[in-house]
Amino acid sequence: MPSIVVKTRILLVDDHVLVRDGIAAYLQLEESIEVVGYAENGLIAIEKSKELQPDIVLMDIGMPVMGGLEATAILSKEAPEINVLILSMHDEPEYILKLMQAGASGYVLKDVSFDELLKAIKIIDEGKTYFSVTASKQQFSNLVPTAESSPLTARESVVLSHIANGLSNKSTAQQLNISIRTVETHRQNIKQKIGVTTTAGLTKYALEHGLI
Amino acid sequence: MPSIVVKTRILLVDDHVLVRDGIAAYLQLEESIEVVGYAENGLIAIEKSKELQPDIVLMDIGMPVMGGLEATAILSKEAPEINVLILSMHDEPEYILKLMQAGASGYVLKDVSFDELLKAIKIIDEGKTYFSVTASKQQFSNLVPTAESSPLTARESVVLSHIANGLSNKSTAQQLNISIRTVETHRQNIKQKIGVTTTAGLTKYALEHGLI
DNA sequence: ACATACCTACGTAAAAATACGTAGTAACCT
DNA sequence: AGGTTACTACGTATTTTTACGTAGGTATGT
Repeated sequence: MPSIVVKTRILLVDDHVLVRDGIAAYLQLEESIEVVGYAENGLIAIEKSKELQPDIVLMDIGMPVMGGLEATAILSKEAPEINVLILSMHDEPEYILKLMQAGASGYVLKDVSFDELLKAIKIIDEGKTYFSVTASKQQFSNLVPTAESSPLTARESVVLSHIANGLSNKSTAQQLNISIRTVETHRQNIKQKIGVTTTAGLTKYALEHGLI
Repeated sequence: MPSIVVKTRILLVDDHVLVRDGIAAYLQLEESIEVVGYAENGLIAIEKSKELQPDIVLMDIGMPVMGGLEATAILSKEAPEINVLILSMHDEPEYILKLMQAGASGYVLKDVSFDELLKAIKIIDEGKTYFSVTASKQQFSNLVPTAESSPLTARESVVLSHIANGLSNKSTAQQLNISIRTVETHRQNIKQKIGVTTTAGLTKYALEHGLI
């Protein structure tokens, strides 16, 4: 009985050439894997996917022209037989949730070893899903109940935007006509929900999520 | 006359394992290059550099514990025979200027091809400098006449990046081996120079100016 | 020598924020 | 009715940061 090696065909998508080609160089050392193509943004990833029919699209999130999240949603609709494995530097739980909802089969951080990436590729190729959530497990489970995009309430978002605009709790309280103690409570709740502990973290979050 | 191949010894520094190992895999295909070690932050990069004596440290900027800018400044002082080639996603001109002042021999974006990276490595190994400034040429030349773009000193920029990464004054002091009182003083000076009064303002400034 | 810039560090006092709890009210849903 | 969520607010204790000054040491430039 002849032994047939079926290679997992992978399309590699990342706008950073060094990163993309570096990962490709490594993957091509693996006998069961074939890198069949490259793309530098989500739009080209979609075109190439339809053309090349990879088993797995290994894709970054942040890219010009079209990012990984949008491309994932489109691929999931137009080419559902193709699995999307997201490669990211970020482990924000709400991002992971969005990607799951968009139809991604997996998510690994660029922090992980190649062994873990290979494992993810194998598991996804078997039709399962692989989400690397070790570091985010607590934040992630806090998120699941709310389900809908932002973990913050409307009021919390208002308070956060004030904080991130540099207002003290006192000034925020005055502007919103509430007690400073209420601002402090909101602040605690916000920090807990988004998993940060400092004003710098709050500010970054607000900037990244368009609150200011 | 026998032909002697002298390999360029490279230490690879990046906190993202996939990125680092991917680039290493590619570099090791090149006969004239030997990857002699790895590090995941600036501090370890400094230790390994002294220990392994690479010709070139190929290093990312944004990393935990100690970033590339700070490590570059330290290496430039303590191991000036070692060249630092910065790998980055960002092409902010004031970053490039800071890195030049800190003693970096080169700067390439993760956008560039491996051919260009190899070219940069060769040029730097010959003792020259290589700054990939094609996309930033106009912004960069706008910076040169003013010369003193940032109102902040090198040390202040280091302190600010720690603050904006969410570290307390206490943690910053510990990491930089200075007194917490010194951190407070730097903080006051920074706030005065850039005209903000809050941590949120500091964080925003740092983000906008590529310090983190 | 003198001046300047930078890094380091402190005294004093006060303000601000954090952390960990508690709880009331209103609106909504089952 | 009971449960949940969101908004409001507090007690207590502690930590952290701020503000406004002070000043020494080193390196550099004139």
